[in-house]
Amino acid sequence: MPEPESELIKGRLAKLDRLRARGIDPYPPRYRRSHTSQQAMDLFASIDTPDAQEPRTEPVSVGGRVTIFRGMGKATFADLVDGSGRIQLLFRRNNLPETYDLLDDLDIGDWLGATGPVFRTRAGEVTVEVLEFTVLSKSIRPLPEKWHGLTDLESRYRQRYLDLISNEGSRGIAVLRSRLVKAIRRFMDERGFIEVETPTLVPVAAGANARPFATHHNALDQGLFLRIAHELYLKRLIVGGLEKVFEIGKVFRNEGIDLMHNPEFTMLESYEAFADYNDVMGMVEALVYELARDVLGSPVVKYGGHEIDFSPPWPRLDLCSQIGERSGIDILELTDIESLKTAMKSAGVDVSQQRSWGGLVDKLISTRVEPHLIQPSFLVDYPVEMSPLAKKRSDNPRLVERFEGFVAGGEICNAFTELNDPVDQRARFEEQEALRVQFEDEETDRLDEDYLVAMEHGMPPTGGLGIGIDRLVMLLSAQTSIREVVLFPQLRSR
RNA sequence: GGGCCGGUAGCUCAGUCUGGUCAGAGCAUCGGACUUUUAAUCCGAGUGUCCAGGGUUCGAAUCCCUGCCGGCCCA
Repeated sequence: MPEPESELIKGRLAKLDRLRARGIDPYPPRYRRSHTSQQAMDLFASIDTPDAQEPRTEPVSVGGRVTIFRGMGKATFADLVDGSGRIQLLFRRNNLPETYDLLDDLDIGDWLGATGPVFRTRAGEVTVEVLEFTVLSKSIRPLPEKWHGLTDLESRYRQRYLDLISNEGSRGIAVLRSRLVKAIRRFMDERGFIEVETPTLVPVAAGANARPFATHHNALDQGLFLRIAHELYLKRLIVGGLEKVFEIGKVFRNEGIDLMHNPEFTMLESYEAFADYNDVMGMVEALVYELARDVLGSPVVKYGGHEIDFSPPWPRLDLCSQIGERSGIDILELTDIESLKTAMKSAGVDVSQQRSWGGLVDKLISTRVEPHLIQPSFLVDYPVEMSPLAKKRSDNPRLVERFEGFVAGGEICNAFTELNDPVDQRARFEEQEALRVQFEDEETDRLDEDYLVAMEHGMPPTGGLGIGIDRLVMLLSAQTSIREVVLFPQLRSR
């Protein structure tokens, strides 16, 4: 992004030239540090016994970014920040007769290596008394302000590195997210699942109701889509006899961006042969409970003014009864679009955007039921019309063995006993295709012939699950915007 | 897609209602003093596409229109 160089940058470039003129490489290829800042602090703590007189360690070498200078004439203090924390440096002219004046050409933001013993200053701060220092990387742009840091949301998202430098909370979320994903892998591994990778570029974007991103492969001269779900490929693996599989990966949906949605987001999907949706519910409870304890040390999390307790068991709430209780509408009675629409209108639900029966029910759930589901809970047994990949209940073929998990009024997962009847599956896909023709502005699932062929070879009874990782991170880090838990959220490019 | 709010120095912000010493403050930067500071302190200085483009006006950061970018709410 070419732009006129500010005076600040010109000044720093001049310092760069002066350093080079003195034979200093401002960007040396390596620096061996003996201690991180935390290790240096720990080393000092280990010799800082009650009867020690002015304790002082052997010299250590630390490296990091200078975030502030406090110049005192012939002595200068600086804060050095590295991945483990922060440690203060003290430069004294006495100790650095040849190099003290190099400090004139250093700036806040420069990376520095420094060697010297660790001691405690008069003011009580554990500090490296610098006997030798090395410029590791000269920065030529100024950092955000030291006290307020970087608060402008747009800058924080577009230049996340600055956000990470100046906002501890942002670093914390990145770390929490990594710990959470790691804990998921451990949980799944302990239960005997294997982690797999399935295609991101797919010829048919099936497995969910979502608009895909389209692209093109030049060598094959073939249109491709970015996947909208992992589902159908993982179930092919179930057909192949991999009985417990999971995948953690990005999926892409070409839809709006808001507090809960980023066009690319991370999903955990798992499939387990010989399990049904009741087994999967148990697994979800156990997983999320364990994640909260693992990442936060407690199953209780504060979120949006609520105290949410992930301890199992979570209530199983019958979907149709919940809709009835919250809206007075019996969706099993109102089987045609018009009567349902009329009932919803008179219940005060805006139905101007919905056209299909499933779409109307979905709207009813999201406006009337979801907002009440604050504590973790499951809605179970969905209408077949809105669940083309789930197995019908044997006692009521209008419903499927499907559940969704809700926390703080938002959906966190979707799961079912998988439909493994290839004839039924084909019919359901065809229904979806017909719906798309009938309601062309509504999203439906797509028929994936190659998947049907797989299922026709025989898929065992299977329980499947999809969990939005971003939303879990939001819950456990008390964030209300998905942009806070995605390091580089999608923004309009400038 | 609709509504509301915002965009001023590298950063954090005031100034906009009520047009005219309104180009401002703090931090950062630059010059000077200071060998145990920690939002160091003290003295001095410079810093701008006021988001962009039109319009109104003697005069616009300020009022009007259009657009761009972002945020929130609704769909």
